[in-house]
Amino acid sequence: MTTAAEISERITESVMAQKLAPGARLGEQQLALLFNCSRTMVREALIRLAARGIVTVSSRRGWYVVELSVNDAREAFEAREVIEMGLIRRTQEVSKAALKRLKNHVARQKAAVAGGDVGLRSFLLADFHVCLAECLGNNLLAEAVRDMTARTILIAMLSQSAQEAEQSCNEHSEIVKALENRDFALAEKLMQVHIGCSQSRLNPESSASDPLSELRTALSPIPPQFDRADSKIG
Amino acid sequence: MTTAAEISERITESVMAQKLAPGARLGEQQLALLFNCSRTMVREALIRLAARGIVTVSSRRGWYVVELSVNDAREAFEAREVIEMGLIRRTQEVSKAALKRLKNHVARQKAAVAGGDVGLRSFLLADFHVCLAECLGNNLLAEAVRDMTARTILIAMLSQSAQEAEQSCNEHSEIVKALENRDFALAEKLMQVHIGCSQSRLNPESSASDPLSELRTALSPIPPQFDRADSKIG
DNA sequence: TCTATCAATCTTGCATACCAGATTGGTGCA
DNA sequence: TGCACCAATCTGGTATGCAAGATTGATAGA
Repeated sequence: MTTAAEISERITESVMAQKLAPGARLGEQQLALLFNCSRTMVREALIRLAARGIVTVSSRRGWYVVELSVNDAREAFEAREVIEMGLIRRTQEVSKAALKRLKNHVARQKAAVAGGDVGLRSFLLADFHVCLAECLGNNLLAEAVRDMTARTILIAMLSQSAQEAEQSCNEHSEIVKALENRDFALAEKLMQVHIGCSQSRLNPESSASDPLSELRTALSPIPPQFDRADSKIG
Repeated sequence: MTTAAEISERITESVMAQKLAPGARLGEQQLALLFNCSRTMVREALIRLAARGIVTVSSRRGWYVVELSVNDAREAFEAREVIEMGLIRRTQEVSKAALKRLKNHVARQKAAVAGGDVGLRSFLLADFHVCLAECLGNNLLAEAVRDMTARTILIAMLSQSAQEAEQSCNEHSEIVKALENRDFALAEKLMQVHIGCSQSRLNPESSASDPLSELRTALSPIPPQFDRADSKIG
């Protein structure tokens, strides 16, 4: 058996790890079976996630991971900029313990980037921002950052290449370094650039405005040299 | 019958109107009776509110409006400062329509302050901040502001006097005026002072650190001249 | 008279059963 | 051959019932 809190946490983590794509279906019965619990528990978890803007429900059709409109995406990035930059701006001191925690986190990110586990890498790169908000002393905003970071991840076409991940990781490292040097103005600026970079990689023709995009990409023509060759089907 | 969305909205509004005090009990059966629906609907509403930090549940004892610790209170005020100031800071233009809406809102606040309906007054003074976030173009942050404003209201001993309400209202008016004059730096500063004022009225000996405070104040000695005289009981 | 223990009651926790809308595949008619 | 209609099925929506923990009041013993 699994509790509602565990289920919602697992789903959130999967979103942050890009294991659940926008529009992914989350059937109550399926989840109940998977987590070995009743639909009641699953529903409780999904209701919580809906309140946090991670999933939506379409009446009598099903629960789905949210698909953001272009404007939703803009708002999510703007929200992160406002919160994360604002938190750094009003910082006057970062404790030794917090710095240690942040450095440790960056080290884990580096390891994940080198390791090649795309899911873990994606999760840690996002979780860094939550960790930072906690270290800057505001758990309430940290929770808000978690939800909004998850949303920014849910914008289609944003899957990072290994190279981009490494760059993100380096930027995180720079931000921590600036905090350590008490150069909060620099840290704020670096954060702005960092979030701006993610946003600029956005494809304006993203999925939300086009309900067929998922199918469109899935069914895009296959380059001839791969056609039929090495097919694992059957 | 009432839907879960309506129930949670009603509860949120009551909190913002200071009609529900921190620690107030929200029995599932009572609410189901009150809203003429099943416990299922009530539970769904309460689960949503719990995800938003408005209520908490104590296992097999009941649901209660949250009682914030001193640190929770600090975080809530800090969060509002970060978000609301950050939103103003990055504003470059406020549309005519938005300004009209804001002025209209301030006018309603003035009327409520003059009218003497304490609940409506409290609600509108809080709702202004949500309205402002919406007008500055970010609904996601507006929702966050709603939750965090509700939390700041839930800090005991913060009930505004009529005079303080009038001052708040005037400060709102000043902020809108600054926005209209495109003096965003001033607007940001005014907002900081405005939120700081609410926070400074906080009694550091507030209830959350003392589970008996509600009883303590309720059972505080009655000044002799009112003792028994003009009692409306019976 | 005070205290400790127990039972009645109240409240949420959780699962299940049934209802209704949405989707989909089949069938028959034009 | 194409289209419209209908039925079977799948999915969430909602209510209800029972279990279990917490509280409270009563009772009996010291």
